[in-house]
Amino acid sequence: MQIGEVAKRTGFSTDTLRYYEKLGLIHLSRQQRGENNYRQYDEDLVNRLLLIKQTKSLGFTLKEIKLLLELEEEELLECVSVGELMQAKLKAIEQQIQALQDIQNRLHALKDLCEGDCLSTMKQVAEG
Amino acid sequence: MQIGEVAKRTGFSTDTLRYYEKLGLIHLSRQQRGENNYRQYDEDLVNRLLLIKQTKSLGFTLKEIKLLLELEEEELLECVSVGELMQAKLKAIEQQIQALQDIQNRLHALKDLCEGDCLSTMKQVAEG
DNA sequence: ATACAGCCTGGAGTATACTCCAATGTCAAG
DNA sequence: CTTGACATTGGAGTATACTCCAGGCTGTAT
Repeated sequence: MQIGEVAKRTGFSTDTLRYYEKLGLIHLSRQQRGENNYRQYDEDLVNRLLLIKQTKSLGFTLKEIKLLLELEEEELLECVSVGELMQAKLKAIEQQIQALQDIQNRLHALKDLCEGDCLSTMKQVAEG
Repeated sequence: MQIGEVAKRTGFSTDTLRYYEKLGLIHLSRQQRGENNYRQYDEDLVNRLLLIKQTKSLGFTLKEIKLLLELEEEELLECVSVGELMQAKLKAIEQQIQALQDIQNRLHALKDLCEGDCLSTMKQVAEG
């Protein structure tokens, strides 16, 4: 399978696939390429990319995903349980939600506090 | 008042103050500087900076804040009501919260679904 | 033979919001 | 008169996750 096909199947652009390779999220050695120097992908790689996609959609950064995949490769995932990583991310997400809800409340309060001209109200708040 | 004093009073670093000036969030003409070429800030400017701080903490980007302040300067804030801008931001914040809550739910579900070895579960989800 | 799609590389650009730096100038105190 | 704190500038660097591009090779169809 070559890169365009993988792009279609995973929803990543070819640029992104090459970018992930550069970051070390996926591994494609030069030996594994055909005579034409085109990248050859197999099902395992596609599955790895789909897993990356899943994990990304759960709020993990590429850096975190890389760490996670490296742990798995080195079979260290028993030491650092995936559950703990999920738990940590869950906590971070909860904090983000909390921060946004605080903003939400303040925006609501501000909107209630003033009729149309919030800015002068905000000014008073800022100056007071 | 010179830049260091303003930094203390607003909580922005001097670098940030100069950066905001470069972005056009605050205006300090060269004519207003002393003979030594140091920036001179007055109370109005400090208040403007405090307002920027408030607005920033409400989730507005510097770009949005700049637009808001420009509308105010041109006295166009009657045409585009601040309330509407707040409402729009509120909606955006709510969407962000929603997205994070979706992630939260999925993380919870995943955590419940597997005991310790979430990754293989995720793989199955990704592949299936 | 030639057009055209698809692949390759390295490197630059995008967006956001700073942060740091070097080289240099200014000012007040001892 | 020198030291130290504070100010100036332009420009580079940081983090994240791509995205785009030029210049050039490969493969297939007509």
